[in-house]
Amino acid sequence: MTRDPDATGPDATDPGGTGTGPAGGGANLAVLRGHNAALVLDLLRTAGPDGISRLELADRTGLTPQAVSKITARLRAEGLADGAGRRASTGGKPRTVLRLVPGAARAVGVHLDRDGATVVLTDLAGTPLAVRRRSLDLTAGPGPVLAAVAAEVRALPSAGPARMLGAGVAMPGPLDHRRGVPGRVTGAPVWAGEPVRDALAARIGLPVTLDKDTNAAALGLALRPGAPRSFAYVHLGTGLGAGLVLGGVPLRGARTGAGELGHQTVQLDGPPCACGARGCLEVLCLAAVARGDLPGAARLLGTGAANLVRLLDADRILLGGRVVRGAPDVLAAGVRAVLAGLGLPVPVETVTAPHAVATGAAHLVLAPFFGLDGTAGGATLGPVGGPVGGE
Amino acid sequence: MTRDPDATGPDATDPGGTGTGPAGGGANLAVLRGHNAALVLDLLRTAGPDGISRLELADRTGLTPQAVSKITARLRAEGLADGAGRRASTGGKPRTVLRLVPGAARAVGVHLDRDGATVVLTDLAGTPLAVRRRSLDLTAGPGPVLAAVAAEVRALPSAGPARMLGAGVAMPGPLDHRRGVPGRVTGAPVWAGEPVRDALAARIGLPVTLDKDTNAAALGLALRPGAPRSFAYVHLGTGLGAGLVLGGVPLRGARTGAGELGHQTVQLDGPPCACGARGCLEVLCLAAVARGDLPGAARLLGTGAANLVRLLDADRILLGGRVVRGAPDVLAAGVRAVLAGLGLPVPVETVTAPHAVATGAAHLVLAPFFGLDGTAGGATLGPVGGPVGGE
DNA sequence: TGCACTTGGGCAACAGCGTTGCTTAAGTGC
DNA sequence: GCACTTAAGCAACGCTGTTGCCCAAGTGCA
Repeated sequence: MTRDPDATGPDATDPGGTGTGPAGGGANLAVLRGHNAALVLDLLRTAGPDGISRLELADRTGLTPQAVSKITARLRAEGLADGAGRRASTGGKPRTVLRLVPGAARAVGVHLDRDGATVVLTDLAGTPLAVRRRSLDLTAGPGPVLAAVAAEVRALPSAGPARMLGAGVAMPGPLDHRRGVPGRVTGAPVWAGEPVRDALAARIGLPVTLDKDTNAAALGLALRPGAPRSFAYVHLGTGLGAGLVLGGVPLRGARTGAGELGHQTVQLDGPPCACGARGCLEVLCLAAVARGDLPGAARLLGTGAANLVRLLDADRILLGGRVVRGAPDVLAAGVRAVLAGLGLPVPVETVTAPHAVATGAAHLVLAPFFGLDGTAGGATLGPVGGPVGGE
Repeated sequence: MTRDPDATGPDATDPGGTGTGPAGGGANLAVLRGHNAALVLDLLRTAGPDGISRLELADRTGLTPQAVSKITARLRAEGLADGAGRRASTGGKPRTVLRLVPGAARAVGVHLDRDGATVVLTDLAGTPLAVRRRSLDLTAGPGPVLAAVAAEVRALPSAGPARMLGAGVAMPGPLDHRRGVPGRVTGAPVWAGEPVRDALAARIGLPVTLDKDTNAAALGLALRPGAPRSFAYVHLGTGLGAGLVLGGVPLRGARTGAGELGHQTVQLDGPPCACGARGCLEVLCLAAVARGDLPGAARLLGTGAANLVRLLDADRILLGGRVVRGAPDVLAAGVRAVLAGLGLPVPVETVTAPHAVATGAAHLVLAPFFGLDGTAGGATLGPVGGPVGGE
């Protein structure tokens, strides 16, 4: 790998030498710089168009103002940040406001559903710039589907001077996020073991990240400004699943298997499920939906949500998916009622954004830029010392 | 705070200036050094008495051998590490083996149970050196109980030249781990709102960390050599709870409320529970234990474990607590049978160590030394770049 | 026994990080 | 118009891991 001495972004170098083997955890100066740059970028992103001042950045990061000045100078030189006027003076020189330049880079998000593909182009802030939708049959397998997806990606408006970071792909699980390989997808077992990530990367000439649809949606929601640190995104569509965000990072587990809310047993002697258990939440919930009993489905969803809140101490429940988009108020009210009845004061919201999964897929590519990999469970280097520093 | 130029431990300075406010995330050279030192210390700890060579440390951390030499030299100067012979030569100069010096520091672990307190003194590796047990009534409240605990701590063998790091306290939840304050403990509501951490710290003159008993036990298990990255510790005693370890770090949640396995609904129309719900796992499981139906309790536990495995993608299930210690084989077999029946090939083990919770409580103090705070969800500064570094 | 070779590890110089001390810029308020 | 306050940059600095080089300490073959 060549080394560009002018590059200062979080991805400028190959810190830690991850070329081969495990190579875990060791931090050198390049990692340090990348970490702080990503931290500042994340604060700029969260601040949105309003921007944020250097001193506020220093306060939020714990770095000295001078360090923030140096870091932001590098980011400005890279074109990732720029000034945006001044704040009102408080008796002295007014603060200069800094802002993320959303147009500095772009990303592609792909949502592979059972009956189609949604492809979205976003800027660095994750704002959708263009959306394309194409009907296709997932059971046709990787060959034709990926060819169609690649065509849609190429049909997106060209990036121009903006740097294209890559593409994130979200599809139904199970799959292996690390290797980028799907498992035995329900209803489309052709995909099992196919190297989807690498195959698509070769087709479109961009880095590709693969993840479950629920994880992608949860990641996109986790990166919204003001998002809670820990929440559960409950998705009710053709199936029932959840994306769990704990401490700002999606929980995937070693085999990307986390979030299987649908096969939680909630009725020991309930109806049998294809998974081998009885009384799975998904079976009960889908049955209620099928017979038109949305309040009943909401109550079941509420029980599942209560289990999540109690087990994970989640700050919020977000409801999404086709069924929820169809009747957001009924479902949210039902879930809220169950939680309130148990004395769990957790806010419940519905996600009605049209392309939440596809946008979230784009965030799979954007998140590492802001230090939010999530691959290994959080990239935050907290202040060391803990309770020992009492000397 | 005074600055000691000779100190090189992970807690040597106040990196990032955490004096006031949030001060999150920003990393300076002191943080960098502490991070790498903690990383190396953790590898030394995991290697145990066999030790580990410099080159292996370099390989595992991703640091250069020279950096490892500098870091280990500092650790040796601090008395935290030393040489332990040489490995067999592979054709050249044989590798020098380094080892953690367990006697370099000590910690105290306190397990506050409903009917007594267990106090354990451990070395830096977490090995118990002395154990004291005292019967007392938790409902008597913080005053008398903490006085008794302080007396037991003082009665422990003196540390001698070893540095005393502090004391970890484990007690039934709910409680606030960050502030060190218990909530409304079932059966002993006197403790609600009492500043237990600070009160005990003042009494014994040591830094104190407070956590739930299940979290402490899970932490102790997570720090055992060869422990899986993600597992659930299921504790069945007077109640039913769980300690969740995800990515090597205990999951606590914002309000230290995570792990409430006992109040997971598994039978929608089941018997009512004091928590307001019906069919809570704890109620069903304790009822089975009460009527002597241990296989039945094991099946229920297995259902709860299966829910955990599916929701969190856990690598292993560890069973502990008074009931499990009484009949480990019956319960483990029952849980294994349920998991196997669902096609979940997850190992199930029982924890029969006599003072697992008290030892785990000591690890609350030891863990930050090895970069395993867990307070903010993982202190690992992973290699930055992610999927973007494909240029 | 002696020599070439391989492998481990330390010394010294170095690039680059955030920090510190100081100066300059740019406002407010009397 | 002047003193004061606050923001931001310049320059020197301490300290990090890295690099290049040399020495130490083994094996293996002649």
